[in-house]
Amino acid sequence: MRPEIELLVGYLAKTGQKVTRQRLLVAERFLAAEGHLSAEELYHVMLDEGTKVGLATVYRSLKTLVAAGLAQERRFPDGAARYEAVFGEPLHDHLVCTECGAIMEMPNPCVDRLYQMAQAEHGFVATSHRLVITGRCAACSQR
Amino acid sequence: MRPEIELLVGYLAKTGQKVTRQRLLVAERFLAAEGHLSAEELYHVMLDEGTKVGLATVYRSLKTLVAAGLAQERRFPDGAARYEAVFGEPLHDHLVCTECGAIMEMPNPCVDRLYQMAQAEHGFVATSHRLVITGRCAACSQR
DNA sequence: CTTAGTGCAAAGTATTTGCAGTATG
DNA sequence: CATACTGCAAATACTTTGCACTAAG
Repeated sequence: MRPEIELLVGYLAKTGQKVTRQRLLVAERFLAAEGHLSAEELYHVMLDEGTKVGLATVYRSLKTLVAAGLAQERRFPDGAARYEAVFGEPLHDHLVCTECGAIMEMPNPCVDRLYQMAQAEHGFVATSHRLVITGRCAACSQR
Repeated sequence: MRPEIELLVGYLAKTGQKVTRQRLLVAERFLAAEGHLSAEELYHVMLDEGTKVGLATVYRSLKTLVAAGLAQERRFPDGAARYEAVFGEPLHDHLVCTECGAIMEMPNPCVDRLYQMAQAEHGFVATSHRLVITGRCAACSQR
């Protein structure tokens, strides 16, 4: 079993929530994908694979994963919220191409410094962040 | 007249669009606000002030402002798109409090370095970015 | 006058919620 | 068995679109 699932089960127990088949299925499939999935996309992936779940349950389960600290909600300029696995992932940011919509990842070496600035200048206790850099990817910038 | 309005008029002329009363009104009011306004909020502000515009026109005009390079669309975790004036604004990032929803601004000293990394590592030509740091503001973190 | 822009209301998306039935602790 | 969870459909929030009318060039 994925170690993340154990964390999820622990979180559910701790908060008095139930370990249901659907929550586990959504978590499994979500963690296996490792991409930037929207709720709707994950829902369709699961349907296509023959897993019977309701769309509302996918939404609810993803929110649970966020609450458990296993996923982060991210919003790209195109509208829908996308979710990304957090566990064991190094912090990274996103490059989004305005031409073709491609999404790339890039590590961010400045995070610590920014968190310190937020604390020093605003008394703000940062817990996470999200950085999107928009522009044109290698392929599109050559056209 | 605000210099931004001149830029807008120039952009409209260049692209064969018309300089309408509504576009000017929306632009004026938007630029005067200088905040992180959603379309709906701007619409209500204008109504309250007795300016007669349609909600759809506010949406359309804001998109025009983005196209003209005077505004940027930003998405915070709470759902609605918010717009921010670009002209003359130094680049800055946002601190969003997960407790009370407060939004603060903070300059970012690392931007150049990140843009260079994107170019060097992915051949990505960055044109803008958006960084949101979430956490708890000074007031909320003390409770 | 010709064409683009406006306002309204209807149609789309993305997401949440109410409720009756179902499964977990 | 008591209660939280699910699935569905209806509701909501945000944004876009079709269309007849108005106004800019």
